[in-house]
Amino acid sequence: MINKVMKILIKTLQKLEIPVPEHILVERSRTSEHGHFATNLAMVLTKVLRKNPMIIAEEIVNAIEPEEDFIQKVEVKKPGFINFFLTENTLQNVVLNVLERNENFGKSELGKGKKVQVEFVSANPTGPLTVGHGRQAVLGDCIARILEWNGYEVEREYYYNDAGRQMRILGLSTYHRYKQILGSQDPMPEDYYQGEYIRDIAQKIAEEQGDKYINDPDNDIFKNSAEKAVFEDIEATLRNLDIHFDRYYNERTLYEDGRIEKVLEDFKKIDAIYEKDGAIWFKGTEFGVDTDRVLWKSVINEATYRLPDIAYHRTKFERGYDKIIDVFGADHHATYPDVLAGLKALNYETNRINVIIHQFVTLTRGGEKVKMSTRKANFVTLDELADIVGKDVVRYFFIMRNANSHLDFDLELAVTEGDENPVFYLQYATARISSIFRKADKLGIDYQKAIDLSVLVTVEELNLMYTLAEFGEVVETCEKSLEPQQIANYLQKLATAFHKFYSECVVISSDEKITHARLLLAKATRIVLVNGLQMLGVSAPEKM
RNA sequence: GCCCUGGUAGCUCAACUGGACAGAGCACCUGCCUUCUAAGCAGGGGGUUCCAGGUUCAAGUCCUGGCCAGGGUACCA
Repeated sequence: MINKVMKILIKTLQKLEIPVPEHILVERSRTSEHGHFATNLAMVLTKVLRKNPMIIAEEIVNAIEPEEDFIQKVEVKKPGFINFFLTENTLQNVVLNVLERNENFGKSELGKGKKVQVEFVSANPTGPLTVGHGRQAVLGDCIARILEWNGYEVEREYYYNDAGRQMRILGLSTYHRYKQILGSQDPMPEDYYQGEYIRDIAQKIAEEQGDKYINDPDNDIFKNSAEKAVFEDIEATLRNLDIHFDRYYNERTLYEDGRIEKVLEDFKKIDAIYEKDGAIWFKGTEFGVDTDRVLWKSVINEATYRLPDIAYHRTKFERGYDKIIDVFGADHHATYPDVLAGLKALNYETNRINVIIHQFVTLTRGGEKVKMSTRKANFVTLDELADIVGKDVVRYFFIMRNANSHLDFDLELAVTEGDENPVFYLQYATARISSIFRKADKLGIDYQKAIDLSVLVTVEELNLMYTLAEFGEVVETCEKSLEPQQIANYLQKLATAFHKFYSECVVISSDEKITHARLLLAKATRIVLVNGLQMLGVSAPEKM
């Protein structure tokens, strides 16, 4: 609908021989007083035409050719807005359109033929995922879903490193517990991982291997067993939230197939690195960042995270993605400019990379802050949270806010499961509709028989249909903004429109014509709700 | 010090990315269930959009300078 309004405007401008601005804004009017759609076109043209916006608006409106049965009227208001009012027929046709396209209603083709990769979570396997990881997991997954809805071919990737210092400590922590299980009294060093999961892993090793490794703290069995167990746990957690990765990419392979070295060689060729104090530095200042950074440490003979990150992102370019999306927590904020600078130096189109930074989740318990650390094991795991409130609530809660905002998650509130939860409001709408159809089926109503939607004319019905049509617009907006919270906001709006309709308009009545039409409208509404919830990975129950 | 991100109703947040009168939920009042689910609907109170300037037809939104909060600023990731 919105595209059709846009086309009409462009056609009219061409007819008047007015140059068409590169970006015409047509938006949904905020209040019904202003019609269904509005444009600021006349005001934008003021500068070009050097005329009063009201006059321009009038000229445009007078030149608009009446489009069969699409627009009811066009108005000019105060500073120069042009407001479009659609006919009832236009709105009623939305229902037919939804029913026809069904589970595909709302899909766009903006990304047709394009490949995109979304990297997210990427937590090293040192322990269970925390609530903090949860936000990123759900955000990344929803972004991937948004892109799928826009026709992209999407790959979800999890990048990790099992070779660093953290992982060494993980192995040692496991060894230490193992030793304790076999009778050692040595207390656990403070900087070791204290979590209960370490004890379980050690227990298993002790049971299967006995005391074979009692004097061998560096044996790979500790680190490897821990890594395996932790990863299984992480994957299970993600599975519980309906999150699935296409690939787990291990940093180590970058070393194994020589990509790390290759980056250094190529940097050398273009004179982007130099040696100082025995370390290798990247000339960041020559490639757009504030300072030069170390790529290879001299103190311990190994790379900083920057080098493998550059090599890793290089593979993303080599793998031919049209769009590359990195989802990071705010703590990683400082890391990516250097990586981008490095890639730019290597002549890659870094504008294909889209970095999404989300702020932290602060966990509170009855208003009191809960500090979290994997090491100290005083965190609440994502699994525990999902057990308490359920997948739908977890997912919805994490994406209902803008990624840039801090997220307060009150555990006590989540546990009470009260009306506080906006997810229920949405799901309630789907359940109500299902309930209507249970009754319709019981009565054997054949609402598909003679379709006549012209009887849908109440304020609530028209508004509901108008809102249904918005779904596609929202999906397309999200293709650029990558903000799942816009889907959530839209669904709230749709649910409200439905609940209002529900309370004002009795669906199944003695009037057969109205009953049939309203059933079709309810069906269309359920389709859009389900589609939208599917984009968020939230279920649409038939009963509550 | 410098760099990011926030600051909107008592609380938690929206606001179509510069549009018209800043909107929801919770909380607080008042109504509505013998009819498809009251986890709902209708109505009410509640605002200097942190402060001060600026840009323009138009600023919560953009620019400059403050104040507050969080994150970053390593040869940690």
